[in-house]
Amino acid sequence: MKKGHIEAAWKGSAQCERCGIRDLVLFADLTKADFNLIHLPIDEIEFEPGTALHSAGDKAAAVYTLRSGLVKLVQYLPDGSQRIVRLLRRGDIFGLEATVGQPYEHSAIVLQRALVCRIPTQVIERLSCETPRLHSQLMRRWHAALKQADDWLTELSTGKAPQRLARFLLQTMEPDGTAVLFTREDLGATLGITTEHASRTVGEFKRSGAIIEIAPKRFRCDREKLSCIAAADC
Amino acid sequence: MKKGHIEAAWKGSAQCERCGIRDLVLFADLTKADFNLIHLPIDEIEFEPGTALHSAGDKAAAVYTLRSGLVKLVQYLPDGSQRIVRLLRRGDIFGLEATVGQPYEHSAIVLQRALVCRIPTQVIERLSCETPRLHSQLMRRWHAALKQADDWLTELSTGKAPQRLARFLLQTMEPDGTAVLFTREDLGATLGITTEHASRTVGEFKRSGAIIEIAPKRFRCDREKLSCIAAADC
DNA sequence: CGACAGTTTGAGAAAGTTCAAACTAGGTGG
DNA sequence: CCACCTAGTTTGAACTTTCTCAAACTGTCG
Repeated sequence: MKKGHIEAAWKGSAQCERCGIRDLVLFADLTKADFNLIHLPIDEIEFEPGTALHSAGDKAAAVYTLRSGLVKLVQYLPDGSQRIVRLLRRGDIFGLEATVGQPYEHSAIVLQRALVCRIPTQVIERLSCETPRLHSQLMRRWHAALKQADDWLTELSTGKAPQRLARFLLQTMEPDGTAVLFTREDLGATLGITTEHASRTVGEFKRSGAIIEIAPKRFRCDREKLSCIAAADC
Repeated sequence: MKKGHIEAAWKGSAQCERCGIRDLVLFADLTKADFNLIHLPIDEIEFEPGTALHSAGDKAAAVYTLRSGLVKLVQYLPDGSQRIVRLLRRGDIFGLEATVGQPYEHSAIVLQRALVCRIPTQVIERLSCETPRLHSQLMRRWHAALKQADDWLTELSTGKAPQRLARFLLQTMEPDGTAVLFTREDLGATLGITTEHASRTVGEFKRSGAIIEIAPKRFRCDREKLSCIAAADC
């Protein structure tokens, strides 16, 4: 199969009531009647890695729910350096700024092919007025985002590089004990270290057996070793 | 005047409708009728430096508004080290976790004598059901907190120590061009560096004339010099 | 077979940490 | 009023971590 040049592929209007991950998403609590209030289409769109869903400063026109894939939220400093402030996975929501009429704070860039639902601000506004069932979900989302931001700071921006990487792996490890490491550049930007230093640290981990590469970019993680590196008591 | 041993002084029940900083606070948009829905007292309490308003993991029973003073939100790592994740000033709100039924994420500790309004969760819940005017304020608060958290990460946890300190001073500088630096330990915990290194960096700034101590802990800041240190282009 | 983007490695320089010691300054008690 | 305590700050020197810049190495794609 040839690689296409399409960055975004429209996948149709979402059928929210029959959503496969509905218990994970913003509309979890809505009733049949509530859904009838939605008159605008909620598009389901697929994006290729590297695409920017929105950029910092853009007028916020929609809230996004990530159905699958991986998206990074990055913030740029005046001097051009970038910092990844959050990583979004299945069920995560972003662009909540839209609900308070503010421009997007970050650029949202796809790391792994992403399927997203695009919910226009008007839909949120309409529902906000009519049904209280959206509120508690919205508040929950704000809370989750804030908690993630705070944990990010204490876990991934505190301590030496090996501790940060170990905590990162423990956080992102899947139930089967494996984790994906994207490019060293992005890894550096999430841990607040240079690309080279990220590479060295991953190298150390491989040599010490804390992680083993079982497929390109995918690693089997040794929970024991990682947690003791993370706590710096070994 | 002898130093008292009172940590918290009850200042009476707040008269929210006549609040002096009402345009800053959560209840900004409420109407006369809305206020009548508040049946529980909203206490106004004064706390001395060092007091913990709440600790991480506590069941959240109230949302707080800071009327004056300075409060730090700290998060502790398993290994005991601490990180200051936010600094709260006049008009700031904290303990929003209470509105989503979650325990407090951080410990809130007073740095400069603080006058706070304590709003019981029940009041928020009651108002949330009855009036839509609170929602937009709540969402705005969540947004502000999240924005502050993200900026904290990119500005105060990225780059070399002098850059971080410079950005911190520029952020916290008051309109008159002065800023307060609390203890070196807290400064270190906000910039993610050691107490000693914080001390050295402040020392450098003093020697270079970027800041001048005009009273204990209060500094006159040279905006020019600071912004060029912050951008690392000097 | 290049070209190219990302990764790894090396070596020297810079930044930050550690631990210990000296130095404040405010507060207490004789 | 002064000596003395204490908590916080500053400083020094050796050490560790991280950065920088440059070069060599991978793998993929046309």
